Amino acid sequence: MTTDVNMTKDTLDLDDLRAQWDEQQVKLAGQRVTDTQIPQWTRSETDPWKGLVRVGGVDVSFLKEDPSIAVAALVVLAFPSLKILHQEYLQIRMEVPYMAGYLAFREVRPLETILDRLSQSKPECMPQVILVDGNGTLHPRRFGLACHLGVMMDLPTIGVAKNFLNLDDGPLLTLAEVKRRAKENLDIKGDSFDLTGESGYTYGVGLLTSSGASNPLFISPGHRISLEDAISVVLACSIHRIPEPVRAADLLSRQYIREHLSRPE
DNA sequence: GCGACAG
DNA sequence: ATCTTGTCGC
Repeated sequence: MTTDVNMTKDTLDLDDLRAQWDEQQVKLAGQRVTDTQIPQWTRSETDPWKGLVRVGGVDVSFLKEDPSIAVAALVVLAFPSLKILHQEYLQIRMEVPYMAGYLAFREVRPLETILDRLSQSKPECMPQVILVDGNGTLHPRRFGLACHLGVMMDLPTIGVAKNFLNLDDGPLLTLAEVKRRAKENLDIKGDSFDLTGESGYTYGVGLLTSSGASNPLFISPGHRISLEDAISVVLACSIHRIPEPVRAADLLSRQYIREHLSRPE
């Protein structure tokens, strides 16, 4: 009886929320810096990585028993050794539901919190660039989680997604077409193909981060980095398919859940 | 109406 | 996102 009314109300609320979020993404997208501006990183002929010594990775994992409980993690690695320098995590309660295209509104807050915490406790450990589990410009409004986090914190970020986010920009960027091109163009580590839409805009690339991996990763710039440099950094951080910074953050958040939130239920 | 859909 | 050790193959 009343379910129809409630369903309608909830649906309207979500549409309303979506409209507000669209607006925010478009507005914030205007603040995104397109070219590479990474403090200390001064490339030279002899050493392309001169000055790049710390890269970070962030990820959020969830409790299966209660998907509203999550753990955000940040790991800072030394570059290029990829040894762990610092780990930070935070248990949180998710307020809003997940909707493709609006991931940032679920995950940016906790990520900002742990980054702020690091800047307070160990500012010398702040990463120069952060790999984010999610998209950068590879997004319907060209402003995914990596862009959002980067702009809010004014830190260089790179979007690293394991799956392709469906866009609405012509037949070149359909899931089927992307899969086809991945199969045809990717053979060894470093191989990539552009994700350019009908509009002519290049949202990112499909990139093979490990020879022998069957699926690519979808890389796109977040903030203060070019697509080309984003690709270089990701490759330099990749041992397995998932680049070490993101992989370490994923492992950390899962470990915390396993050891502190799982069993007793 | 149905399908698609980062994490 | 979450499930989940061993195992098949190079």
